[in-house]
Parts: sequence; structure tokens; C-alpha cells
Amino acid sequence: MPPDHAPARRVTTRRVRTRQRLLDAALEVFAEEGFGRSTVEQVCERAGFTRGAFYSNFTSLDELFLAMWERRSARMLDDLRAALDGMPEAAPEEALRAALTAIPVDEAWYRVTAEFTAHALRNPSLRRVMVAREQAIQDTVLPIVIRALGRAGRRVPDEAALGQALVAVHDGTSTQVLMEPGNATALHRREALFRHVLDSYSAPVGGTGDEPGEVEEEAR
Amino acid sequence: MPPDHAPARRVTTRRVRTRQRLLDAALEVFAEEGFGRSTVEQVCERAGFTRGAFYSNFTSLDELFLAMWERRSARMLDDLRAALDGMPEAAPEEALRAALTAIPVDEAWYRVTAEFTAHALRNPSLRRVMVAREQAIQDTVLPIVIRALGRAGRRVPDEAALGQALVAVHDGTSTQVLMEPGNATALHRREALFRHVLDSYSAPVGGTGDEPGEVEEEAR
DNA sequence: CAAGTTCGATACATGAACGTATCCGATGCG
DNA sequence: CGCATCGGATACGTTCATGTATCGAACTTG
Repeated sequence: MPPDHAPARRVTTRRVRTRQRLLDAALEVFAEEGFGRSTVEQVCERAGFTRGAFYSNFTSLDELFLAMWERRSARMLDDLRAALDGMPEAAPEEALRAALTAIPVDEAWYRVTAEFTAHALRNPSLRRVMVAREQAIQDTVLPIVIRALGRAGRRVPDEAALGQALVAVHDGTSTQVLMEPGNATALHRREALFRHVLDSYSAPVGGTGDEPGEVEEEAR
Repeated sequence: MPPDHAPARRVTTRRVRTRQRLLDAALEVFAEEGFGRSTVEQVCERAGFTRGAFYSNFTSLDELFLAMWERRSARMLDDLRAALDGMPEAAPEEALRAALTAIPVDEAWYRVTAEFTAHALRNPSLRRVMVAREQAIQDTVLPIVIRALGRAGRRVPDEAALGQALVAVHDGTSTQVLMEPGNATALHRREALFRHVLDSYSAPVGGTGDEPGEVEEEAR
């Protein structure tokens, strides 16, 4: 129902295409230069435009940064979802490996994410965006992980805690892996850590009833 | 033995003091504005100098950033060491809690670290600096952690793996905690995750001989 | 206490990025 | 096919950060 109060913007084909080209260019430039050191002109040049195009589509670099990050972030979630849906009957071990190879391909993306994290730590509204995204990731990943664990005969007592742990491990180890490119050990240890976390936050169902050092439900 | 080839710089008292004031100011400014958005003038103003002082002591903002980060980073390591040395006979549980409260006090520092991480991901020589620091942290912390675990009757089969896991968990959870300030749950989950990692990467010595789901030594 | 050196302040020239106002080709519509 | 609007290009003026070159006060040294 948009017979509008505002002038009823027609969204031209051209417009959406230039927006996308600008967003793509932004990812590249921010990854190379860093967000803080990037300029409007650099982004436009990379996209094959002049600054006129930019100011016609966005009002600030911050706005572009946010839009780009959210778009790319959503796509990453889609990829992850696809990778996990592809193996609905896999064992946790396999699913984990599949998920981990589906994700950390794009170094540029992780650079930009690190940049975005730093930026968000100084900006309450961006912080909320990041928190929301973390929640979205958990909502997507957790059910699948939990189902996989279930097939392996394990139950997760505190799902939210597992979700937070997985995200933390993912972020922390991603950085490590990127800091030493071509270090296979770091990659393997990353996988191992994930396995340990999955183990620690789940317990065998119908077994002896207790394992040593397992999770007790947390106080809220 | 420095009867020098270079003009034999006398290091005046004044000089070191202004250097320090500049470094302190840099931490604050970078934390507030972000490194990329910070200017030489902002730092100098905060320190109570003009740009002349800066250019007399450093050649670029990058140089200042690196110097500041290394200094602060070293101090952080000292704090950590002190906190852990303070309780040479503590149980792992206690020591963990002590270490965790000794560290994550300074939000500004973590902002700057995030900034530095992002920066280092684009800069090979900074990457090496970060990797070296991670190594230093492990060299400092691991022996203490391992001794504490030992007193609790636990042995660590793969020490390097534990070190990497601890750092990853620290980094990953720090971000989470800072993203939602005043969220006690995140803090508790952080602690819990540390406990689980300590458990997963160690095994009781002289016990039954095997626990389920423990670490096997890793391939190199 | 005089002479020299050091270090930060001041002044200046330069260049870069910004945002706006305007123009003109392209695109969609009748 | 002609017209109206849209969207990006161009051309400003302005602000701001940079780096250098010079100056002068404070401290060191003999």
C-alpha cells in the first residue's frame, strides 16, 4: 500500500544496480584500507562512479558501512544455513566440519567484520545491530546443532550458553587463523576447540546419569 | 656499549615525560574516536602539546599507535602476572576468577585492541607483532595454569593447544561482554566457558586412565 | 654565569576530502 | 516519438589535517 505521503519514490532498476555496485566496492575498499582511512572518493572510484552517485544514494560513509555490513552479513547467514541444511542427517562431527568450511572463506569479510566490531564498540546503536545479528546466528545455528547432537545421543541443557560459547569460539579462533595464514595447526586446533565445546555443553541422554565436569544449569 | 655512531642522543627527562603523555593521550583518543578517525592534532591537544611536540617524537600516527599498543600491552601482561603470582597456591577455580577480574577492567584498552586487531589484519608486520604478543601471553600464563591444574590433580597433554584455546576464548568472550555492558549472564558464561576449556584440555592424572571425550595429542 | 644544545611552540604552505548546487544524458511513460 | 523526471557527472567553495622550517625558552655544562 504505497500511494505515499512522501513523494512516492520510484525505485529505478538503475538505482538499485548502482547501489549494489557501491556496496560491493565498499566491502573491497574497507577491507583494504580500513574503514577509518577510506574516503567516499575511493569507494566511488572502485565502483566506477563519481561522488555524485554516492551522495545521491547515501548520506554518509557510516550509513554505507552499515548497509554493506548488514547485506553481507545476511548473505553469510544464508550460506551457513544452506551448508547445514545440505546435510540434515549428518553426525555432529561431519556437520561441524561442513559448517566450518562453508564459512571462513572470505578474508576480506573478516577484516571488515573486525573493523565493524571495533566501530561498534564505540557506537551504541551499532552495538545493538551486532547483538541482534549474534542472536540471529544463534537462532539459525542452534536448532541444527542441537538436532545433530540429539542424533548422536546427546542433550543440551543450556542452549543459550552453548550458542554464546560457539560464537565466542568462532570469533576468537577466526582471528587467530587469519593472523597466521597458512598455519594448518591453528585450523585444526580451531576444530578441536569446537568439538570440545560441543562435548562440554551437552550430555549423553539416558546414560549413567552423570559425567564428570558437565554443565550444571546456570543461574540467571 | 653505546659510545655511538649516531649523534649519541641524550635522553632528557623532559623528553621521556612528553613521550609518555603523548602515549597516554593516544590511548584515550584512539579509544574514543577510533584510530582511523584520529588526527595528530587531537592527540597533541589531549596531551597538552602542539603538533611540534609530536613530530619531534614520532614520525607518524602509525608509529605512535604501535608504540602505545606495545607499551600498554606489556603493562597488561605485568598486571596479569602479578595477579597470578599473588596466589601461588590457589586452586584453578580461584586462580581463574582472580585472573579474569585482574584483566578486563579497561574498556578503552579493549576498544583499542579491537582497532589494532583490525589494523593488523591488513598489515603483515603488525600481524607479526600480535602473534608475538599472543606467544608472550601463553608463555606467561600457561606455566601458571598448568601448575594450578597440577595441584588439582590434572595434567595437560597438549599445552600449546590449551594456550591457543584460552586466548581464543578470552578474545571472543571479551567482545561479547563489551557488546552488552551490564549483562551479568555474559560474564558468568564467560567464566563457565573457561572452566570447560580447562577441563577439556586436561585429564586427571593417575585416575582410571581414561575419561570420555578427552584430548588426544594432536598431529603437528 | 655564559655559551651551547635540546625540545616544543609558532607560522606557513600544500593538498586532500567534503558537501552542495547545477547541469545534462538516460530512462520510462503516454 | 516527444516529454518529464530521474540519476549520476561536473564544478565549485570550504574546511581541515599534514609536514616543514624557524624561533625561542629552558636546561645542561664548563
